Amino acid sequence: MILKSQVEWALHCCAILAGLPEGRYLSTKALAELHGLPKEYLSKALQSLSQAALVDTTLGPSGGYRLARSSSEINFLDIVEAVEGKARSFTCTNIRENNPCRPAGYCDSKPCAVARIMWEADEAWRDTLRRVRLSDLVGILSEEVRPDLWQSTFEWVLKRAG
Amino acid sequence: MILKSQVEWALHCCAILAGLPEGRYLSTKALAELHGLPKEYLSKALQSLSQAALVDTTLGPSGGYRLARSSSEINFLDIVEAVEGKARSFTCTNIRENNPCRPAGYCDSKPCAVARIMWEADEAWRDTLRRVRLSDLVGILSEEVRPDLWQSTFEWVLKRAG
DNA sequence: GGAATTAAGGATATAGAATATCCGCAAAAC
DNA sequence: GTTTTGCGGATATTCTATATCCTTAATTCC
Repeated sequence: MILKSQVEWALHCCAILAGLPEGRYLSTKALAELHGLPKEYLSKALQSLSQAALVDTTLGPSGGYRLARSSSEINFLDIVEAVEGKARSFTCTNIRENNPCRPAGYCDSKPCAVARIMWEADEAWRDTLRRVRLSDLVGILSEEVRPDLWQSTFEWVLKRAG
Repeated sequence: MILKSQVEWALHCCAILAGLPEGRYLSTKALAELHGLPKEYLSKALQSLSQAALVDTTLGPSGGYRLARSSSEINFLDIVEAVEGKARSFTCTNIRENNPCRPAGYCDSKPCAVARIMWEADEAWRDTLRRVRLSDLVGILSEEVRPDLWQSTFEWVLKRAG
C-alpha cells in the first residue's frame, strides 16, 4: 500500500504556489526544475489538481498555475485525494458470501465487520490529513528552512512567475 | 493506494482460527474452501502470518494453522502488517534536495515537513488498527451473523479441523 | 497577423507490484 | 511406506505506476 510519488510532488508544488503573490502564475516547467522532476509527468499531477479545482490555470507565456483559494482553505486531504483518488484503501470483496454453509437467499443486514473496521482506520487517516491546512505546512517550512535558502528560493520563483 | 486482497483474506482466516478449540488446527485447504479463495495463493498469506509468529503450524494430515496466542492478544495491525509489510504508505524521496537554490553542503536538521505530516496520518491509521483486537471482531460477528449460519459454519470447521 | 509559450488530454511504452499457479522438499499421521 | 500438510522457490499473468510523446487550443508578445 504505497501512495504515488505524484502525491509528494503535488504537496511540494502547492507549498510553492502558496508563496506566490496574488494573481501570478508559475509554470510546470519552473515547478519541475525547482524540484528536479520530469516535466511531462509532473504535468499530469498538476492537471489532477486543476480538475479538483484546487488550482487555477492560464495559458500562453507567463501562464501556469496558482492556488484557486487561499492556503488556509486547502488541506492535505484535498491535495492527496486530488492525485490519489478518493477510493478507500481497503476494498471488501465480500468473501463471506462464499461460505458453503450459507442458506440460499441469506441476506446480510450490514457491510462486513472486517471492512467496517478497516474503513474506520481509513477515516482516521483521512481525518488527520483533513486537519492539516496547506498554510500550516508553509508555516512550518518558513520556520525550519534556513532563511538564506528560503529567500533565494522565493526570488528564484518570482523571477519565473508570470 | 490499495491494500492487497490478502489482507482481507488473512483477517477472515484469523477470525475463523479464533473460534477453533484449544490445540486443534485448520488447513489451508479448509480455509480456502470456506472463503472461496485460491488455495495456493491463500497459502502465501498464511505463510506471512506464520513468519510473523501470529499462528502456529503443524505438518501432516490433520495439520494446518492455529493462533499462536489468544485472540485478545492479537490486534488488526499485527495481521495487516504481517501481510502488507511494515513500510509506511508515504515514502519521502527528498525532492527538496533538488532545489537549484540550495547552497552546496546544505544540511537539513529534520526530515521533510511534508513527510512528517504524511507519516502522522499513517500513524493515526495504524493506531486505529492497533486498538482493535481480533477478539473484538469475533464479538461483533457473533452478534451480527445469524445464529444458524454461525453454528453451521462452526460445525463445518470442526469437521475439518485436525 | 504571426511566432512562441503554455495547459490539456490522448496515445503509447516501460517497470514493477499484485495476483496466481506449479513444483519439490521435509515433517507428521496413519 | 503412503498420504497429507506447510514451506519455499520459480515462473507466468495481469494491472498499475511511471514516463514520454504528440496534437490542440488558448494566450502573450512582437
